[in-house]
Amino acid sequence: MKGKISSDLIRGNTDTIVLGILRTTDSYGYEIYKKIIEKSEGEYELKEATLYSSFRRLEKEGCISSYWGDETQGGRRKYYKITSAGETLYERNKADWEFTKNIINKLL
Amino acid sequence: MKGKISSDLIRGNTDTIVLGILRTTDSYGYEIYKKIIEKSEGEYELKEATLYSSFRRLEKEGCISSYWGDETQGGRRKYYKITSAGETLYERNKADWEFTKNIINKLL
DNA sequence: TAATAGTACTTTGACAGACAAAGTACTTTG
DNA sequence: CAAAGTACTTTGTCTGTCAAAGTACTATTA
Repeated sequence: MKGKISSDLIRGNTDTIVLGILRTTDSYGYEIYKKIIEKSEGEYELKEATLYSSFRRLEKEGCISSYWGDETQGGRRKYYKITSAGETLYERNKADWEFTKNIINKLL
Repeated sequence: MKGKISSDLIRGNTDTIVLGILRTTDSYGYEIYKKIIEKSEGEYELKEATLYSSFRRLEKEGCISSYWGDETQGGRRKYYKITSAGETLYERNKADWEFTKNIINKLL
């Protein structure tokens, strides 16, 4: 994490990043947390508090749903699953990002 | 302004956009406001309140300086001028943006 | 076996940037 | 003369991010 990733530059992409991971497979908080570090090749760490507030937001909006895993031993895990509304939001957010990225490039 | 530019996606770029304009020539609030709309081809409007808080921030940090124009007639104009600290900040911010952009692309 | 590190989830409170809304004051145009 | 445009500024609100703290269990290792 030598990087210079400011929260302000990545802001607004959090939900989309989370949805992007859940699009592949159901997953739980800590795993998603790790996966983001891995996918960014160690350059970006989405803080747990931020991640959980993203979960709350997305669930309230009906973009993800959750269920407890059936771990017989080991710590309990809360799994999240993307809904069809979540898929739609992902597509729209990604398109918005591409659009905005181009505008910013024009402006800098 | 049909666009889908969310404030959260552009957040963190405001100061850099302003500095980018001042890098070419000294300018004043309302002109910069117009120029941003123009440069984005009508797709993005940086609100005046946001622009002025950017000015305040940048001036406090020594990245821009200001002086009143000598308009003999017409409304008074406060001109802003980029400093060498501002040039440096611009370069760094732009590099940070390029870097972050790549990470986000990996994550979406 | 006791301590430590790791897994896993959650809440609280603070901060900063963006902006809506409102206001002041002057000028140009219809 | 009214309305629209130019130009600057303040106040208060909202939202996303995150630091810090806490709970609880498991695996490692000294």
